Amino acid sequence: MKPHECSSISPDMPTEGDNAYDPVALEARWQDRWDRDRTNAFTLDELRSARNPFFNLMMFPYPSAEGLHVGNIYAFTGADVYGRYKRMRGYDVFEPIGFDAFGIHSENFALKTGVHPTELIPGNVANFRRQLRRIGGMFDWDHTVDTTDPEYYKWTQWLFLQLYRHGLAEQKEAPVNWCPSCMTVLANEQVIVGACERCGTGVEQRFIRQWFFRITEYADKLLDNLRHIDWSDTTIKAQRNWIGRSEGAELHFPIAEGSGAGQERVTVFTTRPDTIFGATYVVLAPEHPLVDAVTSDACRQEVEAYRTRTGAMDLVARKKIEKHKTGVFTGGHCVNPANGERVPVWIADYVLMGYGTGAIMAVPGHDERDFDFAHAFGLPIVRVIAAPGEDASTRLEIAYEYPTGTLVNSGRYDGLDVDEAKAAIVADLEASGLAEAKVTYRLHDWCISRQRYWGPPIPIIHCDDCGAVPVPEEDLPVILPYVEDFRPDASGVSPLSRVRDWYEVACPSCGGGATRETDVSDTFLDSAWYFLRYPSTDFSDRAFDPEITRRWLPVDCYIGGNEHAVLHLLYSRFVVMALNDMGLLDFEEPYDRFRAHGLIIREGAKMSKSKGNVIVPDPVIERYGADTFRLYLMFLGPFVEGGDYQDKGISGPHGFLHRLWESVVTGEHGTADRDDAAADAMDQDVERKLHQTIEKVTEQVATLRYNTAIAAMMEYLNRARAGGRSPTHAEIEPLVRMVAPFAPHIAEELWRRLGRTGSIFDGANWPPFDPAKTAEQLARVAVQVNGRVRGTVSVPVGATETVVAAAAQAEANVARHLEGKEVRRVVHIPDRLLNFVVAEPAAVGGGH
RNA sequence: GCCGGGGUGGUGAAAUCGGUAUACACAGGGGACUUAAAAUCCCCCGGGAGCAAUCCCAUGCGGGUUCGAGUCCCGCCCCCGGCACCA
Repeated sequence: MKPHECSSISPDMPTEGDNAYDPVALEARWQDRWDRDRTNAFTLDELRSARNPFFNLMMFPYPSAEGLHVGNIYAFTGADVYGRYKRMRGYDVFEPIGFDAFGIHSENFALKTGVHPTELIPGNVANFRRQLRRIGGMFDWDHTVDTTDPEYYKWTQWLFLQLYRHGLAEQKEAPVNWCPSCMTVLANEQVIVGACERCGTGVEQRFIRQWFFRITEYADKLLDNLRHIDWSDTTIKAQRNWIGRSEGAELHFPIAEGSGAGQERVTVFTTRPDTIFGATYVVLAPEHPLVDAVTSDACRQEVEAYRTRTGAMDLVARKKIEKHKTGVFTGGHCVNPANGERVPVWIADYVLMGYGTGAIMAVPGHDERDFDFAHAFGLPIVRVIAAPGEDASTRLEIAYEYPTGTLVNSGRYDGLDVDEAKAAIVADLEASGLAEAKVTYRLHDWCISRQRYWGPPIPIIHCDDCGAVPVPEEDLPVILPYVEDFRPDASGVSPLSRVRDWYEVACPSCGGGATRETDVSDTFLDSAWYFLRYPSTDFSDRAFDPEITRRWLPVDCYIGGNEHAVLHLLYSRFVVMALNDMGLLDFEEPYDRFRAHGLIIREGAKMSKSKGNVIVPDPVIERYGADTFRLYLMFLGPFVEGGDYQDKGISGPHGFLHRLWESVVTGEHGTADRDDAAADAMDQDVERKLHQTIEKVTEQVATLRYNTAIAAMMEYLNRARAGGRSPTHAEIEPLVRMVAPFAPHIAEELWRRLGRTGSIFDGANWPPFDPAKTAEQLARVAVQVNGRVRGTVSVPVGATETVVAAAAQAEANVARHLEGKEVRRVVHIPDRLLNFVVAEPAAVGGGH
């Protein structure tokens, strides 16, 4: 470009005197320089005026005491490579990072070590900042977020109030895992086989009033939008399954006897109304409100015992562990609305109160769970669907669950196929008030209440006269008070309610005595909107600035782990949809593009603290440098699939960077070599390889196939140095540019030593390629005889079948295989392959 | 059990609109340069047979489609991740 504009190296940026590659010193120097020059930071004006904004987001980490995990580094590096690539394509890339520092882990850690989270978190954050800086991420340190900072959670609380105001937050009774010994609520992960992980006491279910967000209102939109957002397939599938829309019908089974007879009816949800003639019994969840009404006196004692037993079970065991079917007969019966038959009513814990209506019609002939249950308790099994070749009397060895077939044993519906029958049966029952077509979702409302200490207080005040009153926005934040010992005590009340002057407060509505909500909110709420905050951290009077938000959002690219495929991603989509409906955002989806990265393992095994096989990043960086570490992480497998970190493998990428350094610094052309025409007269083969490499790397980096992009760069450098030759300036400079996203420090240094000034990341410095120069003159065509390779021929690109065939037949080995055979057919794939399909010649009578 | 993703050399892995399987790298072996070491450069490296040319076998297993299958179809086995007995 302007080679002579400035060829001197600034005095505060000394070039290494001995020309040795010293990554540790070099990286520290460039990190200082990036800070000093504000290379990666935006001012408010720059955010306002960016011409080509690109919001490159990665999932912010939880700042643990152990320091940055390689899993984090892997994810951040992959995202950073992409951000740097986009920057080199001319985008204004905003790449912020923050800290998701509330939550159960800090609380547990505090209980174990006695260090209060308030004291613990700043040190952890400082250590994370140091490590994040050290790996060479392009982070804008002027726009970070810490969810535990009142300046941040003020707006988390504000968000709660907006949702509340629009009817999307409500209180409902819901079960929690309760440890009677610790007197505290446990998360599912704290329950180990039905017992409290800390004290081993059996866990109970308790029902308490909690705050929920009505995410189910958005179920259809959350599902429908999946059709047009650019996300990893696996993530879309996970969300689709999680939302779990199912179309079916609610059917009513009138109670036949007992106290409820005549007035009450059991309503079941089914996706298979066509199988109703096979419904030989009904099962209620043990908690179902009609259990009392159907239960006969003779059975009451046993029913009560069973209910107590399931009630004592924790939520995890109830949902996961139970394999063999248990249940008891209530003594009551319902009437099957299709055929008027009396069917027995059972209760069983495989029916969950939280899904559908909490009651099912059991069709053992066509549902495996019902089949198992019927077998265990000797209940009748009737076939009502027949596959081709079967009829009404074909024996059912296992439940026939296929979604197609013809109805049998179903009265006047016999002979209809499954889909016709569904519609006909629902329509007929609907006419007599015994059914309604219905859609249900697996998704439930989002419970955001946490009966804990380390989280943002939910901004609600409870008043005896006015009920739940939102804290006025001007009173935000509701500061989380410092509680020295936040452990639950014998009183059983929340730790926050023990802070009298915080807990007791005047009602904002009537001024009377009132108390604060003592639940704090779920950490998923903190992370459901953090990306909105990043570009607006310069504002303390609004959560996100409308103008800045219009310019920078939605997020252009989001990279993160698939462990958040469902909850975090779904919750943040919900929050954005709700804010959009409130008119506070003008888009419906937070992330235009999402890519899930893979997991890394070490030497074939999962890393864990207990196995002592975690990779500690600092020593690796000290030995090889961050550039090598980054390059190796991106090389060891496809980014979206993860890979196996083998300690010895790092020497490959390290050697590559060494050779690259050497090619620029101590090669024949050294730093003094400028754009000199003679020196740059490029070897034709090397030049072709260069353009092919740029083409390949450009395509692969853009699609996150980093491992093969790196392999292509290695191949190119090998070619350019083959036989001990020294690459010219023109041969090596484009490689420095391509390496830059992966190894930014060495790239900056080599860029400078190649005579450039300024940062390689300032400006659209990604190398272009010339398609005309990628073209090969000759093609190596494989020659097959009957599909087996018998030789290869070199022919001009685009050679016709005739030309290739002639060349092929001239090959001795090919000729040998064709000899005495009759060529029946020739398959020619230009520039790739020629296949002679041959056979023994038809006997013409000559013989011997 | 269900859902999702995978099984390719000694190892991490390439190659998927069906077209020369094993790119790149690690480990291993041999050589050049060097007083030596490091670094660098060159050569070999799936299995079997053969002096060689060459041939046969090989992408988890068994079938199938095709001129041709790691890739597509059917039926299995194993590993990893997630979860919700979802009616």
